Amino acid sequence: MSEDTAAKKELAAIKGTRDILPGEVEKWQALEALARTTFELYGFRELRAPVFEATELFEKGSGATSDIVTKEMYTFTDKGGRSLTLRPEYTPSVVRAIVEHRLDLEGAPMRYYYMGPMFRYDKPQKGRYRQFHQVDIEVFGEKDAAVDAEIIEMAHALLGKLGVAGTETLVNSVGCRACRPAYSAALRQAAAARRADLCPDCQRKAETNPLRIFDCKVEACRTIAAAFPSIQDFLCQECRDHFRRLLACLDALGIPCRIDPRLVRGLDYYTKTTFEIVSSHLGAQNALLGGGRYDDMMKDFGGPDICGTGFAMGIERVLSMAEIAVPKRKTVYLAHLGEEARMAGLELARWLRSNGVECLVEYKDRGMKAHFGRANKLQADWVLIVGENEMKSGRFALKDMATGRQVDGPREELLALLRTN
RNA sequence: GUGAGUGUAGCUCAACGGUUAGAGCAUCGGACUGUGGAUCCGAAGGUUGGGGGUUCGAUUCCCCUCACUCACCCCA
Repeated sequence: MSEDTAAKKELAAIKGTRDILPGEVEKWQALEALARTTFELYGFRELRAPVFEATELFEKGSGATSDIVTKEMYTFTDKGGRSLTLRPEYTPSVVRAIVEHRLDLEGAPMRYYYMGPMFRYDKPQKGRYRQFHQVDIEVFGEKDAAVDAEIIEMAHALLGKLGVAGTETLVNSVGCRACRPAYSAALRQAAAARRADLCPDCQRKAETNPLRIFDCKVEACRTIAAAFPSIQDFLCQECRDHFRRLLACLDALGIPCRIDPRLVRGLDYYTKTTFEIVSSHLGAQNALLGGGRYDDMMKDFGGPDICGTGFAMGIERVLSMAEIAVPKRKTVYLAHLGEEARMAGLELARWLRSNGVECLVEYKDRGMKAHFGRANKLQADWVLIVGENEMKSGRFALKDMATGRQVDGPREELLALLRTN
Protein backbone atom coordinates (compact mmCIF):
# COMPACT_ATOMS: atom_id res chain seq x y z
CA MET A 1 0.00 0.00 0.00
CA SER A 2 2.42 2.64 1.17
CA GLU A 3 4.80 0.95 -1.23
CA ASP A 4 2.40 1.88 -4.01
CA THR A 5 2.28 5.54 -3.09
CA ALA A 6 6.02 5.60 -2.64
CA ALA A 7 6.43 3.95 -6.01
CA LYS A 8 3.98 6.34 -7.60
CA LYS A 9 5.85 9.30 -6.22
CA GLU A 10 9.20 7.98 -7.31
CA LEU A 11 7.94 7.27 -10.79
CA ALA A 12 6.64 10.77 -11.33
CA ALA A 13 8.47 13.05 -13.75
CA ILE A 14 11.03 15.25 -12.01
CA LYS A 15 9.92 18.72 -11.00
CA GLY A 16 10.09 21.10 -13.91
CA THR A 17 10.11 18.34 -16.51
CA ARG A 18 7.22 16.81 -18.34
CA ASP A 19 6.22 14.20 -20.85
CA ILE A 20 5.13 15.18 -24.31
CA LEU A 21 2.48 12.64 -25.13
CA PRO A 22 0.94 11.52 -28.41
CA GLY A 23 -1.67 14.09 -29.28
CA GLU A 24 0.63 16.90 -28.30
CA VAL A 25 3.82 15.63 -29.85
CA GLU A 26 2.43 16.13 -33.36
CA LYS A 27 2.59 19.88 -32.78
CA TRP A 28 6.21 19.60 -31.77
CA GLN A 29 6.97 17.64 -34.89
CA ALA A 30 5.17 20.20 -37.03
CA LEU A 31 7.05 23.06 -35.38
CA GLU A 32 10.36 21.29 -35.82
CA ALA A 33 9.64 20.58 -39.47
CA LEU A 34 8.63 24.19 -40.14
CA ALA A 35 11.69 25.51 -38.33
CA ARG A 36 13.98 23.26 -40.35
CA THR A 37 12.57 24.18 -43.73
CA THR A 38 12.46 27.87 -42.83
CA PHE A 39 16.06 28.00 -41.65
CA GLU A 40 17.32 26.07 -44.62
CA LEU A 41 15.71 28.63 -46.91
CA TYR A 42 18.10 31.11 -45.30
CA GLY A 43 21.12 28.91 -45.80
CA PHE A 44 21.34 27.44 -42.30
CA ARG A 45 22.59 23.94 -41.57
CA GLU A 46 21.99 21.84 -38.51
CA LEU A 47 24.81 21.44 -36.00
CA ARG A 48 24.21 18.98 -33.17
CA ALA A 49 26.35 19.35 -30.08
CA PRO A 50 26.26 17.17 -26.92
CA VAL A 51 23.78 17.91 -24.13
CA PHE A 52 26.56 18.19 -21.59
CA GLU A 53 29.85 19.98 -21.70
CA ALA A 54 32.72 20.84 -19.39
CA THR A 55 31.36 23.17 -16.71
CA GLU A 56 34.09 25.61 -17.57
CA LEU A 57 32.63 26.18 -21.02
CA PHE A 58 29.52 27.78 -19.59
CA GLU A 59 31.37 29.61 -16.86
CA LYS A 60 33.49 31.29 -19.51
CA GLY A 61 30.81 31.55 -22.15
CA SER A 62 27.75 32.69 -20.26
CA GLY A 63 29.54 35.00 -17.88
CA ALA A 64 30.56 34.18 -14.34
CA THR A 65 28.21 36.74 -12.79
CA SER A 66 25.09 35.67 -14.66
CA ASP A 67 22.30 34.00 -12.71
CA ILE A 68 22.44 31.08 -15.07
CA VAL A 69 25.99 30.27 -14.05
CA THR A 70 25.82 31.23 -10.40
CA LYS A 71 22.69 29.36 -9.43
CA GLU A 72 20.88 27.62 -12.25
CA MET A 73 23.25 25.03 -13.65
CA TYR A 74 22.82 21.29 -13.43
CA THR A 75 26.43 20.49 -12.62
CA PHE A 76 27.76 17.09 -11.62
CA THR A 77 30.98 15.20 -11.34
CA ASP A 78 31.37 12.14 -13.52
CA LYS A 79 33.17 8.96 -12.57
CA GLY A 80 36.40 10.36 -13.94
CA GLY A 81 36.23 13.34 -11.59
CA ARG A 82 35.39 15.85 -14.33
CA SER A 83 32.95 18.64 -13.63
CA LEU A 84 30.25 18.49 -16.27
CA THR A 85 27.13 20.58 -16.81
CA LEU A 86 23.90 19.96 -18.65
CA ARG A 87 23.80 22.86 -21.08
CA PRO A 88 21.73 25.84 -19.89
CA GLU A 89 22.02 27.41 -23.35
CA TYR A 90 23.42 26.44 -26.68
CA THR A 91 25.66 29.21 -27.98
CA PRO A 92 28.84 28.26 -26.07
CA SER A 93 28.62 24.74 -27.49
CA VAL A 94 28.48 26.00 -31.07
CA VAL A 95 31.38 28.32 -30.47
CA ARG A 96 33.35 25.43 -28.99
CA ALA A 97 32.52 23.21 -31.96
CA ILE A 98 33.64 25.85 -34.44
CA VAL A 99 36.93 26.37 -32.68
CA GLU A 100 37.46 22.64 -32.19
CA HIS A 101 36.78 21.69 -35.80
CA ARG A 102 38.09 24.91 -37.34
CA LEU A 103 34.84 25.33 -39.21
CA ASP A 104 35.89 28.90 -39.92
CA LEU A 105 38.46 27.56 -42.39
CA GLU A 106 36.00 25.59 -44.46
CA GLY A 107 34.65 28.48 -46.41
CA ALA A 108 31.05 27.40 -46.01
CA PRO A 109 28.68 30.00 -44.60
CA MET A 110 28.72 29.68 -40.83
CA ARG A 111 25.01 29.55 -40.33
CA TYR A 112 23.86 26.89 -37.89
CA TYR A 113 20.61 25.87 -36.31
CA TYR A 114 19.73 23.38 -33.64
CA MET A 115 16.76 22.33 -31.56
CA GLY A 116 16.80 20.42 -28.34
CA PRO A 117 16.52 20.42 -24.56
CA MET A 118 18.23 22.92 -22.26
CA PHE A 119 18.45 22.68 -18.48
CA ARG A 120 18.19 25.33 -15.83
CA TYR A 121 17.56 24.86 -12.14
CA ASP A 122 14.86 27.53 -11.91
CA LYS A 123 11.67 27.43 -9.94
CA PRO A 124 9.07 26.27 -12.45
CA GLN A 125 6.12 28.46 -13.34
CA LYS A 126 4.05 29.25 -16.39
CA GLY A 127 6.28 29.05 -19.46
CA ARG A 128 9.32 28.08 -17.42
CA TYR A 129 10.63 24.57 -16.98
CA ARG A 130 13.82 22.97 -15.73
CA GLN A 131 14.12 20.97 -18.88
CA PHE A 132 12.84 23.17 -21.66
CA HIS A 133 13.41 23.22 -25.36
CA GLN A 134 14.89 25.78 -27.63
CA VAL A 135 15.31 26.34 -31.29
CA ASP A 136 18.64 28.04 -31.63
CA ILE A 137 20.26 29.72 -34.62
CA GLU A 138 23.66 31.37 -34.96
CA VAL A 139 25.50 33.21 -37.73
CA PHE A 140 29.26 33.73 -37.54
CA GLY A 141 31.61 35.98 -39.43
CA GLU A 142 29.08 38.59 -40.57
CA LYS A 143 29.79 42.01 -39.12
CA ASP A 144 27.07 43.74 -41.10
CA ALA A 145 23.99 44.74 -39.13
CA ALA A 146 22.02 43.51 -42.12
CA VAL A 147 22.44 39.96 -40.85
CA ASP A 148 20.99 40.94 -37.47
CA ALA A 149 17.97 42.22 -39.36
CA GLU A 150 17.90 39.13 -41.55
CA ILE A 151 17.62 36.75 -38.60
CA ILE A 152 14.97 38.90 -36.94
CA GLU A 153 13.03 38.74 -40.17
CA MET A 154 13.58 34.98 -40.27
CA ALA A 155 12.16 34.71 -36.77
CA HIS A 156 9.11 36.64 -37.91
CA ALA A 157 8.71 34.38 -40.93
CA LEU A 158 8.78 31.29 -38.73
CA LEU A 159 6.38 32.71 -36.16
CA GLY A 160 4.08 33.66 -39.01
CA LYS A 161 4.06 30.12 -40.35
CA LEU A 162 3.33 28.87 -36.85
CA GLY A 163 0.30 31.12 -36.60
CA VAL A 164 1.71 33.13 -33.69
CA ALA A 165 0.05 36.52 -33.62
CA GLY A 166 0.10 39.56 -31.38
CA THR A 167 3.82 39.79 -30.78
CA GLU A 168 6.04 42.79 -30.36
CA THR A 169 9.68 43.06 -31.39
CA LEU A 170 12.02 44.96 -29.11
CA VAL A 171 15.51 46.02 -30.20
CA ASN A 172 18.39 47.76 -28.51
CA SER A 173 22.13 48.15 -28.63
CA VAL A 174 24.21 47.40 -25.57
CA GLY A 175 27.38 48.85 -27.08
CA CYS A 176 30.77 47.24 -27.28
CA ARG A 177 33.99 47.07 -25.33
CA ALA A 178 34.91 50.50 -26.55
CA CYS A 179 31.82 52.34 -25.40
CA ARG A 180 30.08 50.24 -22.79
CA PRO A 181 32.63 50.89 -20.01
CA ALA A 182 31.90 54.60 -20.13
CA TYR A 183 28.21 53.89 -20.01
CA SER A 184 28.62 51.38 -17.20
CA ALA A 185 30.62 53.91 -15.26
CA ALA A 186 27.96 56.57 -15.76
CA LEU A 187 25.29 54.12 -14.79
CA ARG A 188 27.20 52.95 -11.76
CA GLN A 189 27.66 56.52 -10.71
CA ALA A 190 23.98 57.28 -11.13
CA ALA A 191 23.10 54.13 -9.22
CA ALA A 192 25.53 54.93 -6.44
CA ALA A 193 23.98 58.35 -6.03
CA ARG A 194 20.58 56.79 -5.41
CA ARG A 195 21.85 53.63 -3.76
CA ALA A 196 19.91 54.10 -0.55
CA ASP A 197 16.63 54.31 -2.46
CA LEU A 198 17.16 51.12 -4.46
CA CYS A 199 15.95 47.69 -3.48
CA PRO A 200 18.59 45.36 -2.00
CA ASP A 201 18.72 43.40 -5.21
CA CYS A 202 19.47 46.48 -7.26
CA GLN A 203 22.09 47.60 -4.75
CA ARG A 204 23.86 44.38 -5.60
CA LYS A 205 23.34 44.87 -9.32
CA ALA A 206 24.71 48.40 -9.06
CA GLU A 207 28.11 46.84 -8.50
CA THR A 208 27.97 43.64 -10.55
CA ASN A 209 25.96 44.57 -13.62
CA PRO A 210 24.24 47.95 -13.44
CA LEU A 211 22.52 47.43 -16.79
CA ARG A 212 20.24 44.94 -15.13
CA ILE A 213 18.75 47.54 -12.79
CA PHE A 214 16.51 48.41 -15.73
CA ASP A 215 15.00 44.96 -15.40
CA CYS A 216 13.78 45.55 -11.88
CA LYS A 217 10.04 45.56 -11.36
CA VAL A 218 10.03 47.43 -8.06
CA GLU A 219 8.21 50.70 -8.69
CA ALA A 220 10.72 52.84 -6.78
CA CYS A 221 13.61 51.34 -8.72
CA ARG A 222 11.81 51.88 -12.00
CA THR A 223 11.24 55.57 -11.42
CA ILE A 224 14.82 56.03 -10.30
CA ALA A 225 16.10 54.04 -13.27
CA ALA A 226 14.00 56.09 -15.68
CA ALA A 227 16.21 59.06 -14.88
CA PHE A 228 19.42 57.08 -15.44
CA PRO A 229 21.44 57.80 -18.53
CA SER A 230 20.46 55.92 -21.67
CA ILE A 231 22.84 53.63 -23.49
CA GLN A 232 21.84 55.29 -26.73
CA ASP A 233 23.65 58.46 -25.66
CA PHE A 234 26.89 56.61 -25.01
CA LEU A 235 27.29 54.46 -28.10
CA CYS A 236 30.54 54.91 -29.97
CA GLN A 237 30.44 55.84 -33.65
CA GLU A 238 30.76 52.24 -34.79
CA CYS A 239 27.97 51.00 -32.55
CA ARG A 240 25.74 53.90 -33.42
CA ASP A 241 26.23 53.23 -37.14
CA HIS A 242 25.56 49.56 -36.60
CA PHE A 243 22.34 50.26 -34.75
CA ARG A 244 21.19 52.78 -37.33
CA ARG A 245 21.83 50.28 -40.09
CA LEU A 246 19.93 47.61 -38.19
CA LEU A 247 16.90 49.87 -38.00
CA ALA A 248 17.19 50.75 -41.68
CA CYS A 249 17.37 47.09 -42.67
CA LEU A 250 14.43 46.15 -40.47
CA ASP A 251 12.50 48.94 -42.07
CA ALA A 252 13.43 47.70 -45.55
CA LEU A 253 12.29 44.23 -44.57
CA GLY A 254 9.01 45.58 -43.26
CA ILE A 255 9.58 44.45 -39.68
CA PRO A 256 7.96 46.77 -37.16
CA CYS A 257 9.88 47.10 -33.93
CA ARG A 258 10.18 49.22 -30.84
CA ILE A 259 13.47 50.54 -29.52
CA ASP A 260 13.72 49.66 -25.87
CA PRO A 261 16.84 51.23 -24.33
CA ARG A 262 16.27 49.17 -21.22
CA LEU A 263 16.38 45.88 -23.05
CA VAL A 264 19.37 44.04 -21.64
CA ARG A 265 19.79 40.36 -22.03
CA GLY A 266 20.69 38.06 -19.19
CA LEU A 267 23.88 36.76 -20.66
CA ASP A 268 27.04 38.80 -20.31
CA TYR A 269 28.47 38.26 -23.74
CA TYR A 270 26.20 40.44 -25.86
CA THR A 271 27.59 43.36 -27.83
CA LYS A 272 25.79 45.87 -30.02
CA THR A 273 22.44 44.42 -31.10
CA THR A 274 20.06 42.79 -28.64
CA PHE A 275 16.48 41.92 -29.43
CA GLU A 276 13.50 40.10 -28.06
CA ILE A 277 10.10 39.09 -29.39
CA VAL A 278 7.51 39.22 -26.64
CA SER A 279 3.84 38.49 -26.25
CA SER A 280 1.43 39.78 -23.66
CA HIS A 281 -0.48 36.51 -23.65
CA LEU A 282 2.20 34.45 -22.01
CA GLY A 283 2.06 35.48 -18.36
CA ALA A 284 5.15 36.76 -16.61
CA GLN A 285 7.53 34.80 -18.82
CA ASN A 286 6.67 36.79 -21.89
CA ALA A 287 9.72 36.34 -24.13
CA LEU A 288 9.11 33.99 -27.03
CA LEU A 289 12.53 34.51 -28.43
CA GLY A 290 15.62 36.47 -27.53
CA GLY A 291 19.02 37.05 -28.97
CA GLY A 292 21.67 39.43 -30.12
CA ARG A 293 25.20 39.88 -31.26
CA TYR A 294 28.29 38.58 -29.49
CA ASP A 295 31.34 39.81 -31.33
CA ASP A 296 33.97 38.96 -28.73
CA MET A 297 32.93 35.53 -27.57
CA MET A 298 34.92 33.41 -30.00
CA LYS A 299 38.09 35.40 -29.40
CA ASP A 300 37.57 35.12 -25.65
CA PHE A 301 37.55 31.38 -26.05
CA GLY A 302 40.99 31.49 -27.54
CA GLY A 303 39.58 31.02 -31.02
CA PRO A 304 39.83 33.24 -34.07
CA ASP A 305 38.40 36.75 -33.91
CA ILE A 306 35.07 35.99 -35.45
CA CYS A 307 31.87 37.79 -34.62
CA GLY A 308 28.55 36.08 -34.04
CA THR A 309 24.85 36.83 -33.84
CA GLY A 310 21.83 34.64 -33.17
CA PHE A 311 18.74 33.91 -31.17
CA ALA A 312 17.06 31.23 -29.13
CA MET A 313 13.35 30.54 -29.30
CA GLY A 314 11.47 28.82 -26.47
CA ILE A 315 9.52 25.95 -27.98
CA GLU A 316 7.10 25.53 -25.07
CA ARG A 317 6.28 29.23 -25.12
CA VAL A 318 5.84 29.42 -28.86
CA LEU A 319 3.73 26.29 -28.90
CA SER A 320 1.42 27.71 -26.25
CA MET A 321 0.56 30.46 -28.73
CA ALA A 322 0.94 28.66 -32.02
CA GLU A 323 -2.00 27.64 -34.11
CA ILE A 324 -0.77 24.63 -35.95
CA ALA A 325 -3.18 22.57 -37.98
CA VAL A 326 -1.89 19.04 -37.68
CA PRO A 327 -2.92 17.15 -40.82
CA LYS A 328 -5.16 14.23 -40.01
CA ARG A 329 -3.60 10.95 -40.98
CA LYS A 330 -5.52 8.30 -42.85
CA THR A 331 -5.57 4.88 -41.30
CA VAL A 332 -7.02 1.52 -42.15
CA TYR A 333 -8.44 -0.62 -39.36
CA LEU A 334 -8.10 -4.26 -40.19
CA ALA A 335 -11.01 -6.35 -38.90
CA HIS A 336 -10.40 -10.07 -38.87
CA LEU A 337 -12.95 -12.76 -38.14
CA GLY A 338 -11.59 -16.06 -36.92
CA GLU A 339 -8.18 -17.53 -36.32
CA GLU A 340 -7.23 -18.13 -39.95
CA ALA A 341 -8.33 -14.68 -40.96
CA ARG A 342 -6.14 -13.24 -38.23
CA MET A 343 -3.10 -14.83 -39.82
CA ALA A 344 -4.14 -13.72 -43.28
CA GLY A 345 -4.80 -10.22 -41.92
CA LEU A 346 -1.32 -10.04 -40.48
CA GLU A 347 0.13 -10.67 -43.90
CA LEU A 348 -2.26 -8.33 -45.62
CA ALA A 349 -1.32 -5.57 -43.19
CA ARG A 350 2.38 -6.18 -43.90
CA TRP A 351 1.69 -5.83 -47.59
CA LEU A 352 -0.31 -2.62 -47.20
CA ARG A 353 2.35 -1.07 -45.02
CA SER A 354 5.09 -1.98 -47.47
CA ASN A 355 3.00 -0.01 -49.95
CA GLY A 356 2.83 2.99 -47.67
CA VAL A 357 -0.62 2.56 -46.16
CA GLU A 358 -0.96 3.13 -42.42
CA CYS A 359 -2.70 0.12 -41.04
CA LEU A 360 -3.67 -1.08 -37.58
CA VAL A 361 -4.33 -4.65 -36.53
CA GLU A 362 -5.51 -5.58 -33.06
CA TYR A 363 -5.43 -9.25 -32.29
CA LYS A 364 -8.28 -9.44 -29.87
CA ASP A 365 -11.18 -11.62 -30.98
CA ARG A 366 -14.12 -9.40 -31.82
CA GLY A 367 -17.42 -9.72 -33.53
CA MET A 368 -18.14 -7.50 -36.50
CA LYS A 369 -19.99 -4.89 -34.44
CA ALA A 370 -17.20 -4.74 -31.94
CA HIS A 371 -14.64 -4.29 -34.71
CA PHE A 372 -16.59 -1.38 -36.12
CA GLY A 373 -17.05 0.11 -32.69
CA ARG A 374 -13.35 -0.10 -32.15
CA ALA A 375 -12.62 1.40 -35.57
CA ASN A 376 -14.85 4.35 -34.71
CA LYS A 377 -13.18 4.76 -31.40
CA LEU A 378 -9.83 4.96 -33.14
CA GLN A 379 -11.22 7.29 -35.80
CA ALA A 380 -10.07 4.99 -38.55
CA ASP A 381 -10.88 6.17 -42.04
CA TRP A 382 -11.31 2.71 -43.46
CA VAL A 383 -12.18 -0.75 -42.24
CA LEU A 384 -10.76 -3.65 -44.16
CA ILE A 385 -12.58 -6.90 -43.53
CA VAL A 386 -10.81 -10.22 -43.60
CA GLY A 387 -13.05 -13.22 -42.97
CA GLU A 388 -13.68 -16.66 -44.34
CA ASN A 389 -15.52 -15.42 -47.41
CA GLU A 390 -12.73 -13.04 -48.28
CA MET A 391 -10.05 -15.63 -47.89
CA LYS A 392 -11.87 -18.02 -50.15
CA SER A 393 -12.50 -15.50 -52.89
CA GLY A 394 -9.33 -13.43 -52.56
CA ARG A 395 -11.54 -10.35 -52.63
CA PHE A 396 -11.60 -8.19 -49.51
CA ALA A 397 -14.21 -5.77 -48.32
CA LEU A 398 -13.14 -2.17 -47.72
CA LYS A 399 -15.49 0.28 -46.10
CA ASP A 400 -15.13 4.05 -46.07
CA MET A 401 -16.13 5.00 -42.55
CA ALA A 402 -17.09 8.56 -43.38
CA THR A 403 -19.42 7.80 -46.30
CA GLY A 404 -20.40 4.25 -45.40
CA ARG A 405 -19.62 3.13 -48.91
CA GLN A 406 -18.18 -0.34 -49.18
CA VAL A 407 -16.40 -1.98 -52.06
CA ASP A 408 -14.80 -5.35 -52.50
CA GLY A 409 -12.00 -6.49 -54.72
CA PRO A 410 -8.52 -7.99 -54.81
CA ARG A 411 -5.96 -6.30 -52.65
CA GLU A 412 -4.24 -4.47 -55.53
CA GLU A 413 -7.50 -2.83 -56.45
CA LEU A 414 -8.14 -1.76 -52.87
CA LEU A 415 -4.64 -0.37 -52.57
CA ALA A 416 -5.24 1.80 -55.63
CA LEU A 417 -8.42 3.08 -54.02
CA LEU A 418 -6.68 3.80 -50.72
CA ARG A 419 -3.97 5.70 -52.51
CA THR A 420 -6.29 7.95 -54.44
CA ASN A 421 -8.28 8.93 -51.34
C1' G B 1 15.82 30.84 -2.76
C1' U B 2 10.95 34.01 -1.21
C1' G B 3 5.50 34.57 -1.29
C1' A B 4 0.41 33.14 -2.36
C1' G B 5 -3.26 29.60 -4.01
C1' U B 6 -4.75 24.50 -4.88
C1' G B 7 -4.53 18.97 -3.70
C1' U B 8 -11.18 13.86 -3.60
C1' A B 9 -11.66 7.86 -9.26
C1' G B 10 -7.79 8.06 -15.58
C1' C B 11 -10.22 13.37 -16.62
C1' U B 12 -13.76 17.42 -14.95
C1' C B 13 -15.95 18.17 -10.39
C1' A B 14 -19.73 17.26 -5.91
C1' A B 15 -20.32 15.89 -0.59
C1' C B 16 -23.34 21.39 6.66
C1' G B 17 -17.77 18.23 11.29
C1' G B 18 -22.18 12.90 11.10
C1' U B 19 -24.70 6.15 7.64
C1' U B 20 -20.87 2.37 3.36
C1' A B 21 -17.16 9.50 -0.08
C1' G B 22 -20.82 10.43 -5.08
C1' A B 23 -21.85 12.15 -10.42
C1' G B 24 -20.65 13.04 -15.60
C1' C B 25 -17.12 11.67 -19.17
C1' A B 26 -13.53 7.82 -20.16
C1' U B 27 -12.41 2.29 -19.44
C1' C B 28 -14.12 -2.87 -19.43
C1' G B 29 -18.26 -6.47 -19.98
C1' G B 30 -23.34 -7.59 -21.68
C1' A B 31 -27.93 -6.71 -24.76
C1' C B 32 -25.06 -7.61 -30.10
C1' U B 33 -21.22 -14.43 -33.53
C1' G B 34 -20.47 -10.70 -40.94
C1' U B 35 -21.20 -4.35 -40.72
C1' G B 36 -20.06 1.50 -37.03
C1' G B 37 -21.04 6.24 -34.11
C1' A B 38 -27.02 5.69 -30.69
C1' U B 39 -29.51 3.55 -26.54
C1' C B 40 -30.07 0.49 -22.29
C1' C B 41 -28.00 -2.72 -18.34
C1' G B 42 -23.84 -3.96 -15.45
C1' A B 43 -18.69 -3.98 -13.57
C1' A B 44 -14.24 -2.10 -12.21
C1' G B 45 -11.87 2.04 -10.39
C1' G B 46 -10.40 5.87 -3.84
C1' U B 47 -5.78 4.56 2.55
C1' U B 48 -9.93 12.03 -0.01
C1' G B 49 -1.32 13.72 -1.67
C1' G B 50 1.44 11.93 2.99
C1' G B 51 2.13 12.40 8.42
C1' G B 52 0.55 14.26 13.03
C1' G B 53 -3.17 16.90 16.12
C1' U B 54 -8.33 18.63 17.92
C1' U B 55 -12.99 15.67 18.27
C1' C B 56 -17.43 10.54 20.30
C1' G B 57 -16.67 11.19 14.93
C1' A B 58 -12.28 14.74 10.00
C1' U B 59 -12.70 14.89 2.77
C1' U B 60 -14.28 19.10 5.98
C1' C B 61 -10.90 22.43 11.49
C1' C B 62 -5.35 23.15 13.09
C1' C B 63 0.06 22.10 12.39
C1' C B 64 4.00 19.88 9.51
C1' U B 65 5.50 17.85 4.92
C1' C B 66 5.28 16.77 -0.28
C1' A B 67 3.40 17.85 -5.10
C1' C B 68 1.17 21.08 -8.54
C1' U B 69 -0.11 26.14 -10.06
C1' C B 70 0.79 31.33 -10.19
C1' A B 71 3.91 35.39 -8.91
C1' C B 72 8.90 37.49 -7.24
C1' C B 73 13.84 36.59 -9.00
C1' C B 74 15.70 35.26 -13.72
C1' C B 75 14.89 33.99 -18.59
C1' A B 76 13.34 30.82 -23.78
